[in-house]
Amino acid sequence: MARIKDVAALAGVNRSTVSRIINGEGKFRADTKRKVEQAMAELNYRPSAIARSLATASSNMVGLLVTYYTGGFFGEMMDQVQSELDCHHKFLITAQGHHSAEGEREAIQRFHDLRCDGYILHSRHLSDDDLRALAKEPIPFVLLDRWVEGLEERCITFDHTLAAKLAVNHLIEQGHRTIACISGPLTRQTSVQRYQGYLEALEDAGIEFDPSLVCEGNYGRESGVAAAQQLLAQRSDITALFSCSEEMMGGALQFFHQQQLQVPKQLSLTSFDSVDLCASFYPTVTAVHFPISDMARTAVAVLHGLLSHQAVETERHFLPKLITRNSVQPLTSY
Amino acid sequence: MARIKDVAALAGVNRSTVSRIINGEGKFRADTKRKVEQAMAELNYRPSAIARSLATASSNMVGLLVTYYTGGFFGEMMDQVQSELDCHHKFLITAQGHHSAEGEREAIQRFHDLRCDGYILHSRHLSDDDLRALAKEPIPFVLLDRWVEGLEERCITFDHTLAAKLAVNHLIEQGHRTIACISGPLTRQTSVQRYQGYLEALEDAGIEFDPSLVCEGNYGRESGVAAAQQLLAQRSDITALFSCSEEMMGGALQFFHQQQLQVPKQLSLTSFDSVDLCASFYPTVTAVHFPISDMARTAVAVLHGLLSHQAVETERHFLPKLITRNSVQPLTSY
DNA sequence: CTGAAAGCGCTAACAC
DNA sequence: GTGTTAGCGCTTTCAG
Repeated sequence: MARIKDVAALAGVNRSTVSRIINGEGKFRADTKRKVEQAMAELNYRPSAIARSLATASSNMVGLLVTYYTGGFFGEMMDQVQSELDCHHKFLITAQGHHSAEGEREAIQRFHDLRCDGYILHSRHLSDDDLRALAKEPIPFVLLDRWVEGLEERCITFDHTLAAKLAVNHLIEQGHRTIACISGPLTRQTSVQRYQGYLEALEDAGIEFDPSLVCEGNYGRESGVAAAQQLLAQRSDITALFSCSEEMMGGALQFFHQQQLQVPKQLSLTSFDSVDLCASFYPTVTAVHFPISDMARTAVAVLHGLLSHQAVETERHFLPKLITRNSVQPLTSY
Repeated sequence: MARIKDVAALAGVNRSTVSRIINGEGKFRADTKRKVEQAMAELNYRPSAIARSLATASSNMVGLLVTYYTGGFFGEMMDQVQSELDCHHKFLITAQGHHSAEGEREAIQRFHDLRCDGYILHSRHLSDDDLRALAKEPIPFVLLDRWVEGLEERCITFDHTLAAKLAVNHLIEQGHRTIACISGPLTRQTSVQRYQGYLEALEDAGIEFDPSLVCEGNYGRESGVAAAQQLLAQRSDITALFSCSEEMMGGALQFFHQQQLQVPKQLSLTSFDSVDLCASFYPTVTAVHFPISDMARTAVAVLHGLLSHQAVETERHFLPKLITRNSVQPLTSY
C-alpha cells in the first residue's frame, strides 16, 4: 500500500506538498500539482483515514446508537443518516444498545474508543441524568426521538402524545366510543406518551376510560396478536382499536382475519406507523406517520452544526400527520 | 482526554509498561499492575483505537457491504455480523452499494480508506472479474450469497435453484399444474437461479412451461401487487403461485384480498422468505427459508479465519428448507 | 509556493 | 519485569 512518502518521492517533492495538494490547501505550481497527481494515480495512492485522524485529532467518524437492527425501522434511520453523512464525507459507525442501559453504555464506549467526532443516539435506556452527564464530556451528540431537560438544543423530538391523539380522535369522530388500545411497553418514555395521547383523546371526548380496553405489548408482532386476542376476549363490544406500533397492528390484524372479523366493517383500526407497513396490510390501515427519516436527517444536520460550531436553524420538533387508509368506518353504518 | 503517557506519568512507570499491561503481554509485578490500573481508572483512560491501528497496522475494523439498508433483510444480516464481530472485539463499518457497480466500488473504497482489516461483501453488481481482481489485493474478503469461480473458499452460498424447486414441487405435489411465478429481476444471478428452479420443477414434473405464467418483479412489494394483477389478467386459470421474494408475496396477497380471492381455497401460494415475513401474512404462507442469519454468521467466521490465517472448517454452502404454513391446498379439493 | 521537522497516541524491538 | 527508542502515515507550524 503506497504511502504519502512514496508519492512524494515519485513526484520529486516533499511530503507536505503532497499533503497540501490532497487537501487543497494553498496554491501550487500547476506543474507540481500535475506531477503529484500523476504519482498518486500511478501508485494507486489513497490516504490513510487512520493516520489522518491521528494527525488531525478528528476521525471523521460519527457513531449511531440504535436499540436493535432488526425490523425496517432501523434500516430507514440508518439509510438517512448514512446519506447525509456521505455529503459531509464522514464515516458512519453503528452499534446497538441491546435493550439495556449497560448495552447502550458499551456502545458509546466503542464510539469513544474509536474517537468518533460525534454521536447520534437513539437511546432508550440511559437515564436523563446519564445523558446530561455525557453532555459534560467533550464529544458532542444529538438525541434522536428523545427529550431531555437541559439538552434541548440536541434533542430531535416528535409529539407522540399528539400523534396518538390524532389517531384516536379519528376513530372518535367516526362515532366510535368503545376504543381499545394496544400500547407499547410502558417503561419507555415515548410509549407512555402515546398511551397518554389515547387517554387524552378519550377525555377530551368525554369518554370514560376503561382499563379493560387496554393491553400492553412490546412493539413486536407476536405481542400484537396476543393483545388482540386478550382484548377481544375481555370485551366483545369493542368497535375500534388503536395500536401504538405497526408491527403490533400487523399481529392484531392477522388475528382478526383468523377470527373472520371484518375490518373495517366490524372493527375500525388506526395505528402508529414509521415505515409505512400499514400501507401493506389488508385492508390498508389508517395511521399516524412517525417521520423517522426526516428526524434522522435533521439529527445529522444538528450534529454537523455542533461539530462545525455553527448554529443550525432547523426545526427540531416534529409533528404527526394522519394518513387515512381503509381501516376505519363510521360507527353509524353498522 | 487522557493519553497513555499521562497514565504512565501518574503511575510512575514507562509508557510501554502501560501498553503491555493493557494488552496483557508478559508478566509484571503485581504492584506495578495495580498502580497502572489505578492510574487508568483515575484518569478514565481509554486507549485510542486509532493510534493503536496506526501502530499495529491493523484497524480491527471489518467492512460490510450491502445493497440497501431498508427492509428487514439487511438488519438481520447486520445483527448477526455485529454480534459475531463483537466476540472478536472488532468494529463494524457498513456501506450500501446503492444498486450499482459504481456504488459498490465506492463503498469498498471507503473500507479501504479506513484500512479495514477485511470485508464482507453482499455484492450484487460487481462482476466476477471485478471480484477476482479485488482478490489479488492484500485485503481479504468473503462473499455473502454469491459464487465466483476461483474464489470458492471465500464464498458463502445458498442453493437458490433447489430452494425454488422445493417451493414449486410442493405445489405440484398437491396436484397443481397451472403454477404462476413472480420472479425477481433477471439481471441478478440469484434471481435467475430461483427462476431456474421454477423451470426445473415444472420440467421434472412434465409440465409444459408457459411464459404467460411468469412475471418479473423487482423484489419490492409494489411489484408484487402489479405482477399478481397482471398474471391474473392474463390467465384466469391459475391455481397456484410461487413468489421469489416475501415482499412481492405480500403485495400479491394484498391484491388477492382486494379481489376477494380465497387463499388457499382458490389459490395456493408458496414463496421465498428470509426474515419470516411469510409467517405474518394472513393466511401464513408456506415458504422456503433463506438462512441469511446463519450465512452471515458463517461469513464472519470465514473472514476471521482468513484474517488469522487459520483454516476454517465450516460448511460454506447452505441448503433450503421448506416451512409449511397455511397457504397451500390440494387441487383435488376444489 | 515548497521544504524541514516535530508530533498525533500508541506499539514493538531491543536493551538492561 | 521494565525502560529506551524508533517508528506507524499523516498534518502542521515555521522557515525560506
